[in-house]
Formats: sequence, C-alpha cells, structure tokens
Amino acid sequence: MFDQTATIDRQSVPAGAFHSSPIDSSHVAGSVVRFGRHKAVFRAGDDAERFFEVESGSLMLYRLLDDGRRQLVEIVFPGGICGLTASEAYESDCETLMPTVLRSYRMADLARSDSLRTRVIGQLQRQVSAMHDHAVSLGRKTAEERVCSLIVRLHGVAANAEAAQRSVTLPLTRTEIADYLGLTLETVCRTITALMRRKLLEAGRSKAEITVPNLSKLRAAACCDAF
Amino acid sequence: MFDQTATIDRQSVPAGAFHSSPIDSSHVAGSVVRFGRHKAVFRAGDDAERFFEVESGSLMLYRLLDDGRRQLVEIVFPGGICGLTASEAYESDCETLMPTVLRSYRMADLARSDSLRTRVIGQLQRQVSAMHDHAVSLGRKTAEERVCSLIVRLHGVAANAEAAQRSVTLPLTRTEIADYLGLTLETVCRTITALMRRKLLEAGRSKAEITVPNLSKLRAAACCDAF
DNA sequence: CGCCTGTTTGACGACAGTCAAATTAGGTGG
DNA sequence: CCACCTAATTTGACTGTCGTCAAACAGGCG
Repeated sequence: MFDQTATIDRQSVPAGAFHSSPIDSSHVAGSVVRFGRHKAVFRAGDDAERFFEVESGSLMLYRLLDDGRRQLVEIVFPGGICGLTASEAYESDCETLMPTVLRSYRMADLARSDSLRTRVIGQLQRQVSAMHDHAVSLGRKTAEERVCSLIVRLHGVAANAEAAQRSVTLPLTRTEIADYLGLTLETVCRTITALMRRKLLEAGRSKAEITVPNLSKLRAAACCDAF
Repeated sequence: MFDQTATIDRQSVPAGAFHSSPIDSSHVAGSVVRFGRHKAVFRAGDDAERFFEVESGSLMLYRLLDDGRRQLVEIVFPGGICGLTASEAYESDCETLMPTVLRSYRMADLARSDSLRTRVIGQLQRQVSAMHDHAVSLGRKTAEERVCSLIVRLHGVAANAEAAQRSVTLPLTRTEIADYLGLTLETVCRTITALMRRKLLEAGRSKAEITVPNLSKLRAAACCDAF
C-alpha cells in the first residue's frame, strides 16, 4: 500500500555529549531517523531491537486480526514512546501519520542511561492514562461521543502549534479515525456530518481540517472526562 | 456500597536492607497493605501520593462517567503496578477483586531507587501490551470473542495457581465482566450461556467457577491473538 | 425462613454495521 | 493547465448485534 522506505539518517552523537553527567555510565543520545507520511516504522513480529521517541510528527500503533479487522491501539505524539516491549518481537504495527522525526534507541540503552529511564517512566505514565481514556471511549461511549473526544484531544495536542486557533488538522484519514474509535468509516462520516449540521463543528478548507466554534460545547458532547 | 476500611500494616524495612547496593541512595521496600475483597484502594480525585505493587490478589481500575456508565480500564494481577500517575490526583478508582496484599510506595521513592525504577519499567511495558489487547477487544471484537478472550486470559493468569487445571475461577462478577468488556450484564450472561450450550465452556460448582474443556478451541473463539 | 444481591431469560427497539452507489479530492502525465 | 485516474469521502437503504426494560430465579447470610 505505502512505500515502506524511510529516510534513515543516523546522526552522530554531538561531540560534547560524551563529557556530560557522570551518572550515566554511557551516553545515550539515540539516532535520529526521519520518515515521510504513512511509512512503516516497524511491523508486528519484527525483532524488537529498538524503541523510539517521537521528536516531531506523529505515529499510529495498530493491531490486525486474521480476518482483516484493524484496531489502532495508540496514537503517539511528540514526546511519546513506542516500540518498548518486554517481548522478543513487536506486537503491533507502527506507521507514521505525517512526516515524522524519531529518535531511536537500542533496548539495552535503557539499562545504561538513568536519565532515559526516568524520561521513559514519565512518558509511559502519560500514555497509560491516555489509553485508559481510550478504553472508556471504546467501551462506553456512543459514536458521537467518541468522535468528539478524539477531536477534543487532537485540538489539545495541536494547541501548541496552532496557538489559540480554533482550527484542528486531523492527521488521520476517516478510515484511520474509524479504526481508532472502533467504528466503521461510514459511521465516522455520518457522525461528522451530523456534528456539522448541529454546528458543533465547521468544515475547514480541506476534509482533514475542521473548525471548532465552541470548544466547551464539543467537550460536553464528548462526555466530560479528561479529553 | 462496600466497607472502605483496609487493614493497613506498615511493616518496617528489614534491617539488612540498609546496607545493600550502593547504587540506591535510599532503600525503598514500600509498606505492605492488606485489603479484603471489594475494598477501595484509592478513588479518582484523591491526591496521588502513593502507588502500589500487587503482591497477591488482584485489582480493578475503573472510570465512571457522570451519567453512571462505568468502564474497567485495567485488571491488575500479582506483579502489576497501579496508581502511578504524573498528575496530582488519581484518575481512576481502584478496588480489590479479592483479598489482596499490596506494597505501597511514595511517588518520590521512584526517584530514589534504581531497582524500583527498573522493575516499574518492565511492568509498565507488560501492562501497556495488555491494554493494547484490551483495546482490540473493545473496539473490534464481538461479544462472544470478548468473553472468550477474557476467560483465556484469566485461565493464563491462574495457570500458576491451579496448575494444569482446566477450571478457572472468575474473580469478577457478571457486572464487572460487562464493565470490563464494554457490554451489558445481560449480554455477558447470554453469551456465557451460549458458550456452554456450544460446549466451549462448562459450568463449575459455583457461578464464579467455569471449566474450559478445550483451551485451543476457546482461544480460536477468542479470535486468535495473544490472549 | 426471608431478604438482598447477583444471575438468568425473554421481548422488543435502537444504534451502528453492511452493502451499494454517487461524489469529491488529489496526483500524474500529457 | 487540464484531463484522467484512483483513492477517499459522503450518502442512502436495509440488517443485525447488542442494549433496554422487565420479570423470574438462585444463592448467601443474618
């Protein structure tokens, strides 16, 4: 489907890095890797030799069932970690949602760098919390609440970049949104259309762009919680 | 609903502990806390001062929506961690599913003990993987597949305890199963009944006990993946 | 024995899924 | 720059799985 070639760009560790904090027995900066949109970072079943930290861009992690059903299990934004697993092989597929810069570490780097460990723990905490919210969406929310929850979250993540803008650029196609929210493509379309009719959303200049006229109303429609 | 009192039992740190590995600046053993069945460990909104490691027993973490909908976001078995959050307050409620022994740590202990950090990272990896599987169940599996997946998992966890037994003791009520699987109580009942008619399950001596005549058939009905 | 909680079963309805077709958007090459 | 081609999105009609409402049943404990 997509070209799976990435522009791999192993930057050398900055010279000064070798002389910093004495706490780390070795200096682990990771290697920078760049990917275009919709490139595979790793595949389920690949040897899990490395894990990744998102510098910019975003990723999706998904699992496939034998019969083709797909579930996006996580969307990873800058600062997030993926591919860190205790098992031999990755258990999900990982693809970029947009041009993305990752920092790649060997699994063993975690044992070497105390600062990396600390960073990873903080990040895993945040990701677990996001996954709890996601479980609530999948298990207990209606289609409309799920769509609103996702847009509220994407709005929050984009807030830095687009300042106080009310416009949100969806990094996901309708199919990806559906696979993240446990719905079908058709239900996602119909739901977005309905939200526009009700003025909770407004069309942007492309299908991937949406304007949020009233964030608190949207948040209410998402059914209260964190995002 | 339940008596929220726990038997708290702050054990002193073993004497020898103060003289071990020089890497940890302080020696963090945590305090042992014991709870009966269906006791609250913490509530959403409580100050998140401590996190917990399950020594024996099991826990459920759940979130409630304003209108009363509930979603169990995690079931935590021995070795598992809960309550570890970057935010000020817990974001879920946590209750025991059976009499349970926890080890309680202050959030700050994590910064002090390198061995604790390492253990926590490994555990978070396993829990993230379990949550990914759960997301697949919630988003993409049918009621029957979800029920089978859960029983297969519970069978796996109990395997140590009950050896090669084919019987599984469900630590969850039907309502809790429903709230974990994103179904209703009635659907869970009907699904279990249907599985028994089809001989994928057999009744045990109580409602909470179930016999699995053929694990691989059950696993197939759960739709393939890890659990 | 009786109450309370948890479980089971039934009848019916609704939300979201399936199948199908039309429309739009993007990207490529002439 | 435009025509064309493919992928993505939208909309419609109908179906089915699971939720809702209701009532009966079972089990544990005082």
